[in-house]
Amino acid sequence: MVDTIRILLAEDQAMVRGALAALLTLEGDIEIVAEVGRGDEVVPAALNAKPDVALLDIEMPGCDGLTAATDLRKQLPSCRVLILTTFGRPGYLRRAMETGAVGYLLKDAPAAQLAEAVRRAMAGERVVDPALAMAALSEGNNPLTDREREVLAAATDGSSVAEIAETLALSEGTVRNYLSVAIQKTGAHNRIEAAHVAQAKGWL
Amino acid sequence: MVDTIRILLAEDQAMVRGALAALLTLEGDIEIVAEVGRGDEVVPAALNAKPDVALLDIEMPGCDGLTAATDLRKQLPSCRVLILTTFGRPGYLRRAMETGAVGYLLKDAPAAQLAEAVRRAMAGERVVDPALAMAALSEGNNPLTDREREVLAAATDGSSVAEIAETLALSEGTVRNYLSVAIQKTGAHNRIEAAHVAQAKGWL
DNA sequence: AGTTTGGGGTGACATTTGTCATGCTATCCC
DNA sequence: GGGATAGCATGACAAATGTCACCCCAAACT
Repeated sequence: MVDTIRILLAEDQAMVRGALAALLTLEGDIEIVAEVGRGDEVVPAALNAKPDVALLDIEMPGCDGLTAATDLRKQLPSCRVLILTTFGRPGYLRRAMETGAVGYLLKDAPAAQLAEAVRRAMAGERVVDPALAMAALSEGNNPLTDREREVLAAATDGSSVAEIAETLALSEGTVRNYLSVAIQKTGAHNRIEAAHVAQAKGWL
Repeated sequence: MVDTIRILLAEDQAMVRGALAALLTLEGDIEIVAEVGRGDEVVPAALNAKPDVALLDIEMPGCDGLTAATDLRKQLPSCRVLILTTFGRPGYLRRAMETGAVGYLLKDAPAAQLAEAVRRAMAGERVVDPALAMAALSEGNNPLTDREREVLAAATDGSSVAEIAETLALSEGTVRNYLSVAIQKTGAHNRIEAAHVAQAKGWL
């Protein structure tokens, strides 16, 4: 028997994780050597199981998949990282590439593409949806400064300016100012629309 | 060979759909007879394939899974409906039960539970997570009136009062009033928080 | 050194938002 | 019929929000 491809699977929804494992196990040349449901379990599990490819969701409890990917690249450089996510947000893709991930897959893509992507990653190829790659390039970089992002993120749940100012230790005027700038940079009319736009582009 | 359980699978993310299909197909007594990726394809596909059990996601393009479940119950009463979703929102569960669904599964649950749930649904049992059922009961009904829901839903994307008033053909004062009531009923401090609370409880 | 640039920070002012008192209609219940 | 209840609708008023002109400081040119 030829070498099987050893995979670590990180995905927070247990049923989806199990289903993906079933899907990959159907392929003869692929073997799941570790399964985790939290971002902060990725690196320990990987150091233990020594996978060839790590398949990471982005939105997970513990820590997000992009952060996990960064750590994983440092601690186990031999392991290729594939991001598998619901969100085709250009900002996510950009950050994924910056972490050294070799591929970025959408859960919207056909199931057959998954095993295919794993094999291509193993062969040293990059695996990115062309349309999404174009979008990421045409979009330019995240125009929000750190402070602006922080403030906008704190505003998404409907917090008042006073509450945001409290948690970030700023004056209310300052918070309003950052929100105002964020609103302009996103082309929105108020903080909520701004937060939605920023979310959609992966700027938060 | 004993009768296999014939399943229709409705889930919008193709990769997840394929993975779930793989998972169920591993069970000897289960057979996927139809797969769809949109809510409005559920009934046509079911009429064609005559499944024993329909496994429906809630959030899908076309029409949502709960609406699809209602139609399906009417047009093919022999088919048991199982809802499979990410969201443990009490309001969703309540509505699911009102449509005549026999079960409500969370994607957070272990993968092994899926085939189990299908068999129990086939045997005429109801399949609901006990903790979630309790939450749904203790929560009481959706306190929002139709108008309040409409207005709150229109506010989620950050629309201004003027825009909402425009689209719903109301005066601005009226829109403000509904929002105010919705804010009180949800126990929130502003429309955004209200929208989040309502979302979380499945009231929208 | 001088100057331009960009991020961080602030308070004053007009606009928008949330609350409240009020009126109208339909329905349910003696 | 008369009264109570509930949803829909509106405008007036106080509070929160968004915009603007402005200051400070550090890094990057010239």
